[in-house]
Amino acid sequence: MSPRANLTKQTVVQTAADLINAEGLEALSLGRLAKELGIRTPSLYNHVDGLPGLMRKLSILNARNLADRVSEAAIGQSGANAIRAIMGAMRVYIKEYPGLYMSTLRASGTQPEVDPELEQEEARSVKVGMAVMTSFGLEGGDAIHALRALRSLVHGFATLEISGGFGIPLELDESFSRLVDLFIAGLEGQKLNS
Amino acid sequence: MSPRANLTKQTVVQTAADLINAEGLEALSLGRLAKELGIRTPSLYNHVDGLPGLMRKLSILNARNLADRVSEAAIGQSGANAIRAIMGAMRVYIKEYPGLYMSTLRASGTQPEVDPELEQEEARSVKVGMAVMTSFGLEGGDAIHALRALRSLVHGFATLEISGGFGIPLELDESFSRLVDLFIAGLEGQKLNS
DNA sequence: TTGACAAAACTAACAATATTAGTTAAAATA
DNA sequence: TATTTTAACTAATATTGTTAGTTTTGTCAA
Repeated sequence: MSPRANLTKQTVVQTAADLINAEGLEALSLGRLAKELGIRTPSLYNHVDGLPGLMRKLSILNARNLADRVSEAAIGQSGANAIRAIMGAMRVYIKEYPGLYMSTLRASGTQPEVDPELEQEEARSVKVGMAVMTSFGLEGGDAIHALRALRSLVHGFATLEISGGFGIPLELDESFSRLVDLFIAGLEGQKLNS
Repeated sequence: MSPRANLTKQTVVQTAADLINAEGLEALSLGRLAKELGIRTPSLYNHVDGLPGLMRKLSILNARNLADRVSEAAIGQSGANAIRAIMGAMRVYIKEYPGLYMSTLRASGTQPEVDPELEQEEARSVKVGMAVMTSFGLEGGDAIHALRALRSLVHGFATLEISGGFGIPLELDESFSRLVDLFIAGLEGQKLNS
């Protein structure tokens, strides 16, 4: 009666990602997603383990995309240039896929939620970050603290940016550029003191 | 038949805030909230304009609480000490009210959503922040960019912290302390160059 | 004190959503 | 070709947000 849609799990997750990027997280429902795919809602359960399973897959997709971007940005760069490159790449990615990125920010209180695949993708980004810090001249604890700072900074700026958290969106590029410079200058100073 | 519960809008919103702080945003539903208050679900509409209205009120409550904390922290402080104080206060607040704080972070794509009461409360925090920057020796554009950096930094660090974004939660206080120091050192350097 | 009125509770009903169970058709494979 | 697995379907249900209309409760003026 109804021909196969020939869907793959990847198609389902990617379509969901496109949907929330275009219309925000609250626009995502199984009914809407099914309509988008041309199937009925319950058929989605053949591809994805319900809404929680879909969210999990979206988190993994986000982590993988982000790791790809960060890795790409770091190629052929070292030191301050590498730091600038990955910070810029992270911001661009978040602004490009705001819905997907924000959807991974689960509310609080929930347990660690140790998904091995997610952790693996996240580890890729961390690995690149640590390598960049090493090329900059930081190691061990210093590198870890510096990497946490880098992440906080870009994550904070970009999420405020896409959620309209800054009152007037004036000169945001300038603000970000200064923030990056300030961060790198701070790291340079730290290098001297050790 | 049933005695009045003598609820005020404030009680309703505060109870919702307590609920999401304790059990996370996804634990909040009108049914659950009504049960918590001892009334039936539709009765909530006498106090709050549905779920969207409740979320709006929660955002305002969050902005007010945050402004209170920031203002308090800045009292009697100036310069680097003031900056340290408000950054610490912001982090403490976010960790203390994680659900409420995160609930204000709407997904992306949505329009500015200009709520005058919300803007007013947010303006209080900005005012304190600008005053602190002035006491530090920054004015005009420099102060604005610096304040955006401060916000990004604390917001980013604290939200990653409460959502388990940092892999191992080891030495997070140390990480934050270093971040603050790095930021202030960076601002000092900027002051010299102007 | 009483009677009108507004506020705040209620019941009933509905639409949308996620989900489960059981069924059928299509594709892959033996 | 026969069988098995995969992926769609229909039907049904619990939960949630919401609206409409009703009743009760408290307040305030006559």
